[in-house]
Amino acid sequence: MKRNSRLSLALHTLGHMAGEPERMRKSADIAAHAGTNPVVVRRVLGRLREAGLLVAEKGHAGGWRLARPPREITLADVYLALNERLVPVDEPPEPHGCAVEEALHDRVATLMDEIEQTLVSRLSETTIAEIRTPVG
Amino acid sequence: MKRNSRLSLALHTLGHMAGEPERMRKSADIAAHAGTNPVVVRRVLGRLREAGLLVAEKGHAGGWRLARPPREITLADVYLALNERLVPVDEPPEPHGCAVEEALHDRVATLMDEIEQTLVSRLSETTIAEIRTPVG
DNA sequence: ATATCCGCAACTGCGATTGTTACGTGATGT
DNA sequence: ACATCACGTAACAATCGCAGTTGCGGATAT
Repeated sequence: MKRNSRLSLALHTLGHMAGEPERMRKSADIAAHAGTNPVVVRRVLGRLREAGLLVAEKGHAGGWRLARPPREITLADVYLALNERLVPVDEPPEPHGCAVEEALHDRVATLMDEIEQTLVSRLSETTIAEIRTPVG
Repeated sequence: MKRNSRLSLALHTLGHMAGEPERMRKSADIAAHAGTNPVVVRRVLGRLREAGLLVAEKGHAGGWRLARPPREITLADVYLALNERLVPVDEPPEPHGCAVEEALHDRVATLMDEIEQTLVSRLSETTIAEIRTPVG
């Protein structure tokens, strides 16, 4: 694995699940297909489980499956479930009383929030059932 | 210093320079004000110099100053001069022949490029002379 | 009972970034 | 001339986040 790995892994996995929503998948199989480790898969998919996108079952017939139909899960759902901001947050500076620094932070933070919302908005336009479709 | 430091340091410094464009500033003074190290300042401002935004001069009366009027330097100029993408790039997957992975990459990469362009476009609407102005 | 899943904690290793030291180069003032 | 000052750059240490890995406990089907 490499860059931006959690979102890629999550979307990749859900993209496959959308094709066969019934089938239970083991984290070991998912990891083998994605070229990573079962624990890493469980870490990432665990977030999606907490967000109600996936269901995990233990034991012999255990594994992972979608918690709801593929057409009711958008890319934004996945992105938000991971709780990571791809657009970096401009941390508020320690109060040095520097007007330039504070005004700058306000501007940049506002702009980054706007960009983040744009990203989420665009991600919400696509469901995991449509991933294979060409990028119209 | 902390997160997202290069862009913050660059904008903070240029924000001050925009207020007194004539004045020469030493990297040691800039570093002291920003709470970092002179070498770090030279590393960051060096990029801006390469991009033609700043001029550096050596010797007794040396230091840094703007290469052109503050109203002719936008936040996008600074962002692009640093040559770092705040919006992460979705690296193309190794060719595993996985249709889901490839289609996903196309979608995500396209979207990220669009977000990046939106960011640059919004940054280009503000010059370093306007930083102190409230975020109307 | 046993095999097989997930859940979770702890640790390692890698890569990126900042901080720091050191030295060279060029410009300035005495 | 020469000492001084500033930038330019290389090299190294320190730190941080993250993927990878191991190990063990809990739950479940056979």
